[in-house]
Amino acid sequence: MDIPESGPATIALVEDDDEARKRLVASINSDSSLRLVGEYATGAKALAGLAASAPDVFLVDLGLPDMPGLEVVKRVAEKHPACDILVVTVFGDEESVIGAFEAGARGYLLKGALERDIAEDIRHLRNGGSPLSPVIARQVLKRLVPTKAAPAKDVLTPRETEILNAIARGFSYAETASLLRLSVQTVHSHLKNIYRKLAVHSKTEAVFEADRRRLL
Amino acid sequence: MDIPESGPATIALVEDDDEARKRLVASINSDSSLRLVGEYATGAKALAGLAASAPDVFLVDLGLPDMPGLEVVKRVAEKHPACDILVVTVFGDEESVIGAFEAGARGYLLKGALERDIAEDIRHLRNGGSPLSPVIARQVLKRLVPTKAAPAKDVLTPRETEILNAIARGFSYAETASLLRLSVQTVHSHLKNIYRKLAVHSKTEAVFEADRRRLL
DNA sequence: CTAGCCGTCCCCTGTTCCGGGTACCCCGCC
DNA sequence: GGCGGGGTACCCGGAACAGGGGACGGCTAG
Repeated sequence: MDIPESGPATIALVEDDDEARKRLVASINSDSSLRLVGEYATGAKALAGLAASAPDVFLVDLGLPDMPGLEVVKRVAEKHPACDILVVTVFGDEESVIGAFEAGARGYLLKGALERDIAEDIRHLRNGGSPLSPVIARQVLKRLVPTKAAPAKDVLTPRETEILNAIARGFSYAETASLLRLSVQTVHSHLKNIYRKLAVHSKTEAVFEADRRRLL
Repeated sequence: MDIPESGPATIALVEDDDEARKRLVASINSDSSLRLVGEYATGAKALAGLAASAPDVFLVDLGLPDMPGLEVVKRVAEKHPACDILVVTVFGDEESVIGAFEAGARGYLLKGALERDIAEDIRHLRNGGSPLSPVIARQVLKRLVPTKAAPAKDVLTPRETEILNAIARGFSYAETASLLRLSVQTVHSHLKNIYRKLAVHSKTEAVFEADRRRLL
């Protein structure tokens, strides 16, 4: 039941590369609104160090020698929901990025890009923002709104979408029919077309596929 | 078939507030790598100006007097897919943010936050990044990974999850059974338990519900 | 004006699913 | 040393579904 609220924000970080860690430490120390309370070179040490209490902000590198950085993120996020976790790494692949956010990270910075103001990013984090390197942000957006690179819309007609929506919600053919003022056969007809368009052969698969393509 | 590639990036912008527009224009003009080619105060004028050809980057304010800014974004995005659209606005509500990206925006900056380097953000944009104000980024992330506010795990046992996964992919009882080395009846048994736990009554609904709760 | 897509409706046949039971095994926990 | 939960397996009967036909009017674009 410590009260780390007022005063400088407490920071911990894990980073295996000595050089990189020194740089981070230096930028944190040079800012009076931040106070470094933990500095680790391996995932295991970091987890041990944060077992009891968490800092306000936790910087984590993904390329740790002893365990996947995402694992560290996930464990800390689960244990300390109030701790803002910021990934600082050289990895910009989709798997790392999406994985990090699913694991509970609230920010993601690429190294290279930020030989500057970690302090400012940390402030944003404490203010409820999520500092993202632009390249990372683009990836996240790509995930949010599947670009027309895969022109996966217009596959279903409005009516078909409507039918599939009802079906997805568990309505049977008959229920869907009366819901949309249709005959059961019409629903059946639409479904057949939908199956063809999505290249599937059951309601279940259609629902799964449709929302994988974000058509619902 | 113009070739606006090499040389300074061409910029256009629409912003109804004279003050704000002047500031934007000034920061663009002060950067030699950017060239302002269009400056509009209303959505209609902007659309007219960009009807024939588009700049490399298009800055748009959402609070236009004559039409919704999102409409402008959408139309320009459809007509000129190569144009990077950057929203610059005071609106930070979810509807605006998500709507902007669905309409085709590739970046989103809050005014206030950036009485500084639009030029740098534009460079990021041209390099395939998406400049986002931290507060905006947080909203996007919230959308991407609905927080564990509803900690809806542990509902399904590992085995059940496995079964549901197969089912979601369109496998029938029989297929799922042989896939997981089970008898059809066992699959059926598991499914019945899953239905109970999720409070649903069909495969379709179960799949829909499960991935609404992110159990897949 | 004709072809094509959309939306609507109908038939048939065989397969799959749903919900209700019952049962056994193994393991961990009290 | 019994109790509960997870995992496995089985039976049945009625209901729903899949996929294959064919048909018709409306609208739009070539």
